[in-house]
Amino acid sequence: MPRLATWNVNSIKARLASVLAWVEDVQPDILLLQELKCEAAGFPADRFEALGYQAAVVGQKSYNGVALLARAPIEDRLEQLPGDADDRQARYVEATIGDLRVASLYLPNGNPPETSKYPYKLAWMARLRRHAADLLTNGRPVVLGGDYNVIPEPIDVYDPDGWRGDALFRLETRAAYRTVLHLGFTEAYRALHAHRPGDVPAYTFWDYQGGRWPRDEGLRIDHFLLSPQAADLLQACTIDRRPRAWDKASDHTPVVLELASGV
DNA sequence: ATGGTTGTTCCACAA
Repeated sequence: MPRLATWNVNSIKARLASVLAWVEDVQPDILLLQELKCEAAGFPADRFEALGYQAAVVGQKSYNGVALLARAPIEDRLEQLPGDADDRQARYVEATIGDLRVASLYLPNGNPPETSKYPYKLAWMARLRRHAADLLTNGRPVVLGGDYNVIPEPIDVYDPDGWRGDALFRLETRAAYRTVLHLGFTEAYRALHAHRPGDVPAYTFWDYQGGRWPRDEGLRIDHFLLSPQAADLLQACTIDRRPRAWDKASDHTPVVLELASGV
């Protein structure tokens, strides 16, 4: 049963010891990383090779950076999101691993929304929707995981009113996200954890500022989107909160996805 | 209204 995980590590160099320890503990078959904050040549591939993982890395100095790590061969790599050849930001890597087509994505934050950063975010989401539609025709189960920088619904944020104007929670952002779901993609965590009043919130990110982690005031912005064929394999999706409490933690914590077969 | 945190890089910017 393949186990996948996604984690925005906020600098792989600052987080290497934590990530390696977590990988040894959880043993994912496929690991999606975001915010490497290094160029591909600087990615510590040898440390993951020692644990049995191949790597596909799309890097950039200081900002962004995404990777796919897998125990099985990583084939037919796509190293940027189609739709804008001038976009040099390292936010997307996709490949075939076993029977799955898998992408690790780092969707633009978009703040402040009155700047060009927000139109860039919306344009990136439109490109993602178009490409996701293409992926549905390729015959394999598709898994699109990563840091979406989208709070899907009010229950996914500790203070919905306070976040109403934020680029992660604006109505246009959530509408653009839903257009991807409407193609037929299933968001794994939400599918398995229908929210009822009184349920404990399930966040994947807590800001470093303002004591958000100790108060459990977070956001759920790291997601796995599954094509219909992949959703048919869905067994479990969990948020591992433990690494957020570690010393020198990333502000995000990993999401783990279990599929019934495939790799 | 302010200050609050982390990482990378350069004397800010992005999150």
